[in-house]
Amino acid sequence: MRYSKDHKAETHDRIVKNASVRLRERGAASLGVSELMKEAGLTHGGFYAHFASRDALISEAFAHAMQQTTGRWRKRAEQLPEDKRLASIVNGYLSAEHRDDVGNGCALPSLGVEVSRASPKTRKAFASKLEDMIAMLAEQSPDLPAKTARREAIAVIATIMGAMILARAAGTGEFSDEILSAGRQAALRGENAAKPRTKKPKARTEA
Amino acid sequence: MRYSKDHKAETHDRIVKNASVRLRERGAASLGVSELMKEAGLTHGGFYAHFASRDALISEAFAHAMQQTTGRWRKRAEQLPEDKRLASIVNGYLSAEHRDDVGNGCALPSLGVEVSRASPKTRKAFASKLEDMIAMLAEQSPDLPAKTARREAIAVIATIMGAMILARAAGTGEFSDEILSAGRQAALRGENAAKPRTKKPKARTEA
DNA sequence: TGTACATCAGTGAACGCGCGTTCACTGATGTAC
DNA sequence: TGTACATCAGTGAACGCGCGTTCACTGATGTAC
Repeated sequence: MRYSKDHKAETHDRIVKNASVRLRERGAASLGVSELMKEAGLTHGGFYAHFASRDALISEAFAHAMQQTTGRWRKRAEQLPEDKRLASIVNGYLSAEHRDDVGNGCALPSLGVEVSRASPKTRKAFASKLEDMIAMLAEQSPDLPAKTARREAIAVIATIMGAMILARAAGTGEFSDEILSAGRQAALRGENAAKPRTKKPKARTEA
Repeated sequence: MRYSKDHKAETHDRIVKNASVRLRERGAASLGVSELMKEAGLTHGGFYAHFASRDALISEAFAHAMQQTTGRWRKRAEQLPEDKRLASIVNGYLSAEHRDDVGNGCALPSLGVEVSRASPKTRKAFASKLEDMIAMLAEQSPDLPAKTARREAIAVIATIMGAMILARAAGTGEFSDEILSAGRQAALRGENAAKPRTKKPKARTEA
């Protein structure tokens, strides 16, 4: 078979995107070449027309997951009025929907630990994306001194990511919901303390 | 060779303890039977005199890591005067020493994600130990209503665990230290807000 | 326009390697007499 | 107390299986003429 000129790139993309979902769902160690090719509707032998090795695919899939994550944060921040951004990010992040959709969710809770066990090169790539996220969040607090806003942003990310990991480990029951709720409240406490008074926020879950 | 009556139990323990360190360092997928036996000074064939399978060892090693973790939290809490416990736990947790000693450190940041991918049985065991930790921390805020103290405890655990994961992924440089510092401050903010005023706490790292 | 050839994404059998697991065996020590 | 036997933690070769990787091949389509 021979296909249109974009065909190969499309197949490549399809494999990478699917791998990045599986990567978040189950971790790098459990990704098999045969399985991933089958999921892309191909046989395992063709894999090496697209990637130099299994590790090369995993690198690409990892990069894709990180990029998708930062892209979504950015999009979400841009779509909302300034004073609601942080609350929207936190509430959307610590929602049951996000908890139950590991494969398409933020890469931090699913891949953060794996990064700490990975090569310095992967760690560098991760640190750079994490810096992007911190900067994005810090921008949502323009009335705070830059250093304070940055520290605040780091704390919010640590809290929502940590709460997400605990909530997922706890399953999908009451305990898990309780963790999400406690995380939302804690992550938004900094904002409420620093910002000028508005109505008490009582937001719950959302998409 | 035949040994004294405790010998088998001692060997069993040695294998489990070492496996629980390796488990935290590198995750379950990378634990090999041969390697673990070699590290215990034995050959791989003897493994099945101690464990029914590789999975059985991993279960034991996981349980050991969780138990060691809750044991240490308890010990640390008991050794200190009431009003310094939370600060001591947080500062000790988010220290460079703890960051750099994954194998002997808290099981939450190293194994939490793995738990979310594990069997319901493992998740139950994890949830139960997590409840212990929450209860332990909540006890450190006796002047708060029980429900509030519990919510606060969950938030603190999520924050310090999340910060530890990010700090480890970021390596051991300035950025990593900054994450630890931001985490310490955020985790102790709740306490400072809720408790009666004392001197400003300025604690940094410790063992 | 029609024909011959080149291309190359994808196929599927095969390979080698490492890993979990099994098993016949060892030999130092506890126990029975 | 001394001797014969039973025990069983540990040894190391061997097994089967799955996985990443290789490779000769296919065949539909693009290109040259």
